[in-house]
Amino acid sequence: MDTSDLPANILDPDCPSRVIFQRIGDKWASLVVQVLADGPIRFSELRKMVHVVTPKVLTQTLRTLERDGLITRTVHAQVPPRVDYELTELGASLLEPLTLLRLWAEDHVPSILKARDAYDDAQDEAVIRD
Amino acid sequence: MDTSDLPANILDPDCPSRVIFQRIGDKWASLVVQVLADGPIRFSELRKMVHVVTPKVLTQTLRTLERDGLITRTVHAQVPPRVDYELTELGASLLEPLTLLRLWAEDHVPSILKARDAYDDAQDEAVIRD
DNA sequence: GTCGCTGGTATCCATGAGGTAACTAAGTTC
DNA sequence: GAACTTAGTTACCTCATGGATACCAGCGAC
Repeated sequence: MDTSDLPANILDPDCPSRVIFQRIGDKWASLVVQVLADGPIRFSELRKMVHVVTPKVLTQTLRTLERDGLITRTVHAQVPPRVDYELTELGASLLEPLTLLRLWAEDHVPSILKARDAYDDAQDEAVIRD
Repeated sequence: MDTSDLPANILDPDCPSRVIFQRIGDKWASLVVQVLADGPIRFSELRKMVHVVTPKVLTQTLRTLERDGLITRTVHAQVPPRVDYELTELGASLLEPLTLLRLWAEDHVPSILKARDAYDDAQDEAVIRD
């Protein structure tokens, strides 16, 4: 088999690109990045934008994004505290492919839901035939 | 706040596009789709391409992809059995945004690893200062 | 008759992701 | 001095994902 044009590194479980690729698919990370596209935002506002996320999980997500250099965290010496999160240049560069993927998902929702219905119907018929 | 240009549906926990968007980030699904880019492939070959995946998990992944209409499953009446998996048109259309994302990940591995090192070093220093 | 091949299934189990709820710091307001 | 604010932290718990292992069908070869 010819594998020369395959993403050999992504298929290699030990390659960092695989880990990074999967981080993008993280439940919250990609959502946060897309919210930050509009500019800096503070913790509590972010929570409101991405519904239902608990502070613990949001903090975890933000820390890994910060660690990976995709966002910056700016603490303002105020009381009550104010912390702003903002995309770095690196984070902003992720926005383009991520947006394409989001558009794909939004565009193909009907096709996928239709495929699911057809599949489930076929399954039901198969059960009846048994 | 102006949310008119935000992906409101993806931020809505109840919108199917959110589920679909996250399915793409699935540990194995996106890998499988990219392997299938080269054309039909059978179960055991797929297992070899995507290292270390157990048959159970691979089957699960393939079933959901099939249910969502991204791949087709063709059983050949042979002994020993032969089953081919192939991208549908819908699945092939996912290839483009997915490839862009993969290229982004591969391109930015060094930047991210560098950011991580810098972050971890800063953490270490902070601990020493305590 | 039993070994091997393919494409799975069945069962059990461990890890970890994520949720809940309570708590904290630290200054401002009442 | 009690209450309110923001941005978390901490301890605890639950449940789903995914991994390990074993097994099966059905036919051909030995």
